[in-house]
Amino acid sequence: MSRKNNPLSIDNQLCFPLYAAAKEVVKRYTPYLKPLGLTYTQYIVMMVLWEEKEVTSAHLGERLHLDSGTLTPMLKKMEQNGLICRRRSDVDERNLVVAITQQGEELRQKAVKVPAKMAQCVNLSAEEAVVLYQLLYKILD
Amino acid sequence: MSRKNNPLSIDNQLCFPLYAAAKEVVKRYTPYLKPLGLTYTQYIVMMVLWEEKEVTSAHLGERLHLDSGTLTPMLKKMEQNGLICRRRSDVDERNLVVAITQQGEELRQKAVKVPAKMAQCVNLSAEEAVVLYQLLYKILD
DNA sequence: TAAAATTTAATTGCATACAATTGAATGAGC
DNA sequence: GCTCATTCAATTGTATGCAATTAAATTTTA
Repeated sequence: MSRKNNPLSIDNQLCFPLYAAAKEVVKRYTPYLKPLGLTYTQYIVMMVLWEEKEVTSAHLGERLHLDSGTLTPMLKKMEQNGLICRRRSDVDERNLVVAITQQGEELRQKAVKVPAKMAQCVNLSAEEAVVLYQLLYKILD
Repeated sequence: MSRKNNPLSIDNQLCFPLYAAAKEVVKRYTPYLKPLGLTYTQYIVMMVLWEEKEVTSAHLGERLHLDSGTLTPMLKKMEQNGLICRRRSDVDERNLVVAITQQGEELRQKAVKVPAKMAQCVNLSAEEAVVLYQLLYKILD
């Protein structure tokens, strides 16, 4: 069976380049994030907090497509590192409120240069990036 | 600062939808792969072996963008599950040769329906899928 | 309002991922 | 042939990820 007509050829699967490219791009973030003491997942948590300052764990999970099994230990670690603080909501004690600390706010100054550096890392034109962005969100919605 | 002009807004980062969409698609594979006793990563290993029958671990790693820290324990598990067998190369004992077993070959019959089912899961036209595919490989190359 | 259903974070168990290191095997250069 | 560098898989340590379960808090419903 030729590769071209083989549905099980890895070269014919959209999923594989998606999986590999995502890992590749996250990996390229590492040299920029490590000096900030952040992993990629912690970085996207911080991006939400730099905008919203205070969110529930459930909101974070929905926004970042992560569940409590991933978030709970990571948020505890980020609290130990002084970036966030965790407390129960007064209104509904089921909810965990995650708030950014002063130290977390200050990290933003160092992080602000990361996106531009990353844009150079990815070998796409601005137009291609827009097309890719829209196609990816079409999958997510 | 408005979200639109904020480079650190998660909505302005190409990386995030890439990261999220990859996880989402892998997750959608699970219902189809679990009955075959495969994880997604094991599935892409099998796809290579269904084509090439016998490869080195280094070749697998290059093809799938995985390193020995990921491959070694996974290949041991797949050997325990009877899908592959592992042996050292006669020519160069540094190399681990991974070969598909009869049981691994037989699994192909069940797996052959997976790609078509997945294509339905992803909400893209055939044309959009081609564009996405090419943009992703542009990142990978 | 008391019981049942729902929502939520936390926990448990399993499976990746990758950086960094190790140690064995091989190859290059002299 | 010997030494040094290189190339491998394996190991170690850290960090996700997610399915499934648990337990507490809240909401719904009879």
